[in-house]
Amino acid sequence: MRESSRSMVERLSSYRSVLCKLKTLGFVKVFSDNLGDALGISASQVRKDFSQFELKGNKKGGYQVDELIERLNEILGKNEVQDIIIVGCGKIGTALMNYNRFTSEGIRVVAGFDTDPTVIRPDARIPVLDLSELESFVERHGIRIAIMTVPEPPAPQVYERLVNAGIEGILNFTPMQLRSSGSCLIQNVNIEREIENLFYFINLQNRE
Amino acid sequence: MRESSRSMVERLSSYRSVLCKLKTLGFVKVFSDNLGDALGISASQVRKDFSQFELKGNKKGGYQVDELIERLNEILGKNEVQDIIIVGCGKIGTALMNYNRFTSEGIRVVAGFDTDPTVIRPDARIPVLDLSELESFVERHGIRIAIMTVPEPPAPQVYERLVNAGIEGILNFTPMQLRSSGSCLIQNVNIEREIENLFYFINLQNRE
DNA sequence: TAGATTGTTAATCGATTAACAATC
DNA sequence: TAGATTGTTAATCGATTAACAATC
Repeated sequence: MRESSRSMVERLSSYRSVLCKLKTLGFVKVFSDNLGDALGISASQVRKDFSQFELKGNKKGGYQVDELIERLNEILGKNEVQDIIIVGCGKIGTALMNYNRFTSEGIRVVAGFDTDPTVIRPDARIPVLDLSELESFVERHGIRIAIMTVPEPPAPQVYERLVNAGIEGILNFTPMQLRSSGSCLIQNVNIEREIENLFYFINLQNRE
Repeated sequence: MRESSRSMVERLSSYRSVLCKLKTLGFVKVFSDNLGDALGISASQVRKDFSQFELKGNKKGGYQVDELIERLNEILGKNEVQDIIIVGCGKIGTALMNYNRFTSEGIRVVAGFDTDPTVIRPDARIPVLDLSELESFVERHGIRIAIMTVPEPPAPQVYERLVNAGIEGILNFTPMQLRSSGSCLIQNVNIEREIENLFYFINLQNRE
């Protein structure tokens, strides 16, 4: 297990989800060709990825579906529940608080945080706490990953607090473009930008 | 204006938003070095990108902020309002219906669609219509881009209907991994996968 | 003029693909 | 055995970076 770029890890996730589907269809073994087709990539790429992570197949008989899923679960840490918090309980934050695809993927939202007293609900099933409790909560529960869904103005301070609290990864929905540092990994999600880019490309096509 | 990979276009968007901030700070000109620093990329990259899109600077005096913004607006189509629809008005879909960062970026949600009669509201400011009206609406309003926020089971049919209705770009929030075709460009957004990937990388770091 | 910055070309780097020997 | 598929090495491709001449 050496190198691993972001796009390679994304592919690992994709392999895993395709394999789970194939398993429900009764597949026992699968060939690099099948997986390549399913993901729209070359069979070479699949084999290369697998050898990188020591996912072994059989020269003739392809790969064992069960075995692959098992190993991918290990690699991706899907064998433990992954706890996260959500900072900023506005529209998007609230929608994510009860996102059922988190549950089905073994991701558990353990708390939300906000400064608006009207949304604080410490007794809810997933408690929404005052932001002042952030640091102590993170430490007490050993939280490592946070989703940041606050408005733009408080984003810089909230970011700083998250890093100081020891958060190691942030999924950033704010428009503030963050960059990964040694102590904290960032993944920016910018929905309006995705739309903007789609418009660019379809305009480009129509022009040509 | 030749080549343009997805990551390059993303950078164009980033340049634009940094430049807008610099403008509010009173900047009149800017150097490739400044922009590189702001985006965490090399100055070479900035100049390369700009030359690709014929964004001209002055050998000594850097680039004119106003001029750059103007050109980037053209390139990215920010001079017209960009109309989109949202198909699937569950939690995420509804949150996006009233997303104020769309408005501030010139993106207008013109309608939502759903099959659940209890969420249909044809008279709302942004109407929520029955899915049966999708095709006629898309045609009548010349809609080119849709956000897909339906649950997994109906996703394949909805996708097919969008393509047949003539939609040219989809921002896909469903877990169904779609692939761009000649007639329809896809951008997948998979939040649980982003979280999964963050966990992978922070586990990797801690292991080393 | 001397110094600084662009624009572009060449070099480097990394990721993807092709090819093929090993082998089941 | 013949045919098919893996695992790996070499070739290709594209994107990023370095370098530097042009020039303000």
